[in-house]
Amino acid sequence: MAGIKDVAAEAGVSVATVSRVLNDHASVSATARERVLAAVEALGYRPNAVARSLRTHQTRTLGLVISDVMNPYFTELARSVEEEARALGYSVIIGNADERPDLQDHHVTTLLDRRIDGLLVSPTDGGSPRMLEAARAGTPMVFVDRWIPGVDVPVVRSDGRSAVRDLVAHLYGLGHRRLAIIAGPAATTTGRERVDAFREALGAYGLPLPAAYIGQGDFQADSGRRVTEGFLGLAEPPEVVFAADNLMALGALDAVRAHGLRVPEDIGLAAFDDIPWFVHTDPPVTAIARGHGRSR
Amino acid sequence: MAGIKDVAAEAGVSVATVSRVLNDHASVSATARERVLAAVEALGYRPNAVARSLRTHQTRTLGLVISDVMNPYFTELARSVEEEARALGYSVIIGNADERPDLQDHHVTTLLDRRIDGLLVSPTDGGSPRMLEAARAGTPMVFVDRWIPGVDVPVVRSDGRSAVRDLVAHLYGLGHRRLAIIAGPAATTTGRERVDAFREALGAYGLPLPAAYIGQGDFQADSGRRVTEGFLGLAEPPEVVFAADNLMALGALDAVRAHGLRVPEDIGLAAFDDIPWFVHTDPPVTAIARGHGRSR
DNA sequence: CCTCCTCGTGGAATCGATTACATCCGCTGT
DNA sequence: ACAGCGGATGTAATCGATTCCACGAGGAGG
Repeated sequence: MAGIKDVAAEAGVSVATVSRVLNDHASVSATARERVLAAVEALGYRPNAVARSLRTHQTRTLGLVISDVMNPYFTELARSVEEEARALGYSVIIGNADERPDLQDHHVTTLLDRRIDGLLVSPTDGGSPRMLEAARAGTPMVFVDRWIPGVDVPVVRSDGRSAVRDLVAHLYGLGHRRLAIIAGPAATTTGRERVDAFREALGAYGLPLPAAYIGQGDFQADSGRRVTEGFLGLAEPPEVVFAADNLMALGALDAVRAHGLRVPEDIGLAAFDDIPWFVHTDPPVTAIARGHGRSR
Repeated sequence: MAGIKDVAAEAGVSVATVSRVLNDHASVSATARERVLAAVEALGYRPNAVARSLRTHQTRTLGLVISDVMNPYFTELARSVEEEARALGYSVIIGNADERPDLQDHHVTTLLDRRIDGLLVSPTDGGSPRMLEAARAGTPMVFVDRWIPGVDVPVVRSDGRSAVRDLVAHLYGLGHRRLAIIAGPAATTTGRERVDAFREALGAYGLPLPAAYIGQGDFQADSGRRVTEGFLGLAEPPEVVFAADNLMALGALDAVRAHGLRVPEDIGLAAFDDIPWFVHTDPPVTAIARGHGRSR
């Protein structure tokens, strides 16, 4: 593959000049520029990003480590991130942690080895040493959706609190009093936060949140099913089930249908995270939407 | 950040020795190895992948350009690819073409600039000049799911033909005679291929495939809805609708439900590509499954 | 007419690794 | 005892770009 030297030779100038043309730097004569451009065209030359990165100390690449690619919420997130990054001339390398701390660590490590310019993470657990160290070392870093308490890193997230409050108000207005929640893993901030918000919102109406109405899920569909089965088996099942994420909501839907119950006549179903798929389920699941648009 | 020189200094050896230890090359004395390892540990040294790549001419990175990240089929594909690659010590950079040739081209270009070791593509269109050139230049390359006719690049795909045949046989056995298809874009090979396979399978039973029963979709949910609306508006609507991909099947499902029809009593619905989501739709869509497992 | 600036350009150092080649040292075989 | 060999290690070239610095030419100002 042709290198900058070949271009220089072809154009009859020095490599310095070629580089200057390519980065439209300082002063280059019109004729020189023309000849270089012609040579580039003729040889089909493309600059080697690896060499460039080594010299300039920047890769124009962002790392994004998400907890689960198969979760539409994160897929959508990844798409948005890539879109914005591309507009700014950056690339994004996506790492899928699959909710596994060891995988998360692996990705953070390789991304750091590649000297990415910045790291976006939605932490699966409390934070691996590698990540904490990176944060301390000053690697540009942002947490998305989830975060690690006590670590001084900016967080991008949608505040679920008010949305949850609105939801509970709505349900209360419909006359529902027995509300249950399928919670996320306690290791994640969003897992805990949504339960807290839910309990708080219920409290505002003087409603209790009995332990039996808190099911432990893991953000996967299966756990939603399992927990819902448990709810339905109670002597006094909840009137509404609130799932802390979309995947668990789908699982809940399955369980409800397996019991021959109908939504919303027999039991209510609500979810955090809206995804395009919900409109295809029957009936559509009520959801709290979170946008990924460019904020203004 | 500490470099190999710092490690060498700390360990009291030359950079060459450090490099040898790190790549467990040739002969290094036990003591030297020990001291180097200690120094690495002490400094928290991590080799710079960029510099390494420049020197060795390999990035241990694969590029994967897919047509639509939001399509679960491709998401799943990406996950599998990454998994296998990781096991072999490779990373994967995913590019989302969003069914847009220009985006596809952009990603192929930047991936090539980054000197990836290999490229996996599921082409959106007939193939951009950049890709054809890369193929000709001998870039290790593989097409997945879709391909470009006439280009000498290995293709990985599941042969839909027999699956489609089986499906048609099944439907014929149930007594259905009027079968329609929602096709994919004609620019993609899979788009055309599935229609051909369908027509051929029908032909084996002496069934026709009238033009009115071929709807042009674009692999997106909306087009599935639109096409299905069309089918339902016909004087003699089909008994079964076959969607060439999962997203269009979901659209079709919506349209069917919007008309107050039930599946499969009133109309049959089948789809290429199985995805976990189908089990959550009501009723579950019949689908042709395609695995991504490691082949043995 | 001479000095001084500016503009365009090339030479060479540099980024952080890998690796060919040279060197040195201690053994072994005769 | 000495040639020769092989193991351990260091020196320096190299990968393909960017960029600092020096240098020559030409124009402006005194």
